[in-house]
Amino acid sequence: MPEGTLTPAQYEIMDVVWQAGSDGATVAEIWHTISESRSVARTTILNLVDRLEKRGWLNRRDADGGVRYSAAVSRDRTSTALAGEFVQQFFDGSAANLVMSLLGTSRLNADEIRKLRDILDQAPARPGKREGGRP
Amino acid sequence: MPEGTLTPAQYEIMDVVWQAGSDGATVAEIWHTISESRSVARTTILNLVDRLEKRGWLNRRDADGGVRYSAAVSRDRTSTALAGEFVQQFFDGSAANLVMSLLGTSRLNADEIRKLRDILDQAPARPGKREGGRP
DNA sequence: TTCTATTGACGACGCGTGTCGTCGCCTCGT
DNA sequence: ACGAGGCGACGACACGCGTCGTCAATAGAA
Repeated sequence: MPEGTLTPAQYEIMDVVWQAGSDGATVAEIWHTISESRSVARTTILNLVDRLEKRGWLNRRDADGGVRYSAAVSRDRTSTALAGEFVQQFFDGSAANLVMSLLGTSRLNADEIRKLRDILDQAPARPGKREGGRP
Repeated sequence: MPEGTLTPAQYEIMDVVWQAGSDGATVAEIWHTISESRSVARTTILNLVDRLEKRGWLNRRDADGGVRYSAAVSRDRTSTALAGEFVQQFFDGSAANLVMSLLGTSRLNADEIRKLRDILDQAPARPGKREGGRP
């Protein structure tokens, strides 16, 4: 639902919430998790979470032991949407172009190439449009 | 050389400059091009270009008929770098994951899949680490 | 009950960004 | 020679974002 790109700090929050699963996480939990990698004030996290919730990225839920926030959009959906926009913007909408660009960089080694080939082999060659949807 | 991600407005500028090739473009040209898609003041473009130059994204060159700006980094290099960061951030550094995520979306249709296969077939299965460097 | 610590809400500051206006300089036509 | 218009430099303003401090409320300990 919410559009616009996530900034690094916002993504950092979403990351923790996503990891927490559908139960969500409290601000304190998010704060502690993030504090393991960098030093930040509690109110900073609080504010970030607050704005994220106001924009529809997080769902607020009152539960025992404080307010819990859960992700409004799954990480998969977000990544896919972002990937789509990204590929559109920088690679003319062609994922093949992206892969081509990544060839020759260390990012795409032999192992990755093999994985990719496997994926494509399993992909619907002539797509009957997989309906993977959750009803 | 310059790091940090390009904002949409900045990318809009770079896009025009990249299109202009190695000769670069004047601010007036950039302005006119961008004005075709949206309305913006001349000084806005000027300022954007100015800041971009100060950060090393654009090279300034005095030529006949005014100052010309050319891209300091090629579009390919930029795209590749961005793609790397992007894949790192959202797909654990695995391009295969990205492609997998794109599967099932309209972004990756049968045609794209075939293109991808061709690319991978031509790719060095076991690369002796191509030294693509320009001596 | 009273004190203390935790939690959430809110405001504030600094900075980068997009947007624009104004100024000074140069050039060209008359 | 002189005025007008184009061009670049610079400053200003609003806004979002990351960051934090302070305040009120609430819950737990004394």
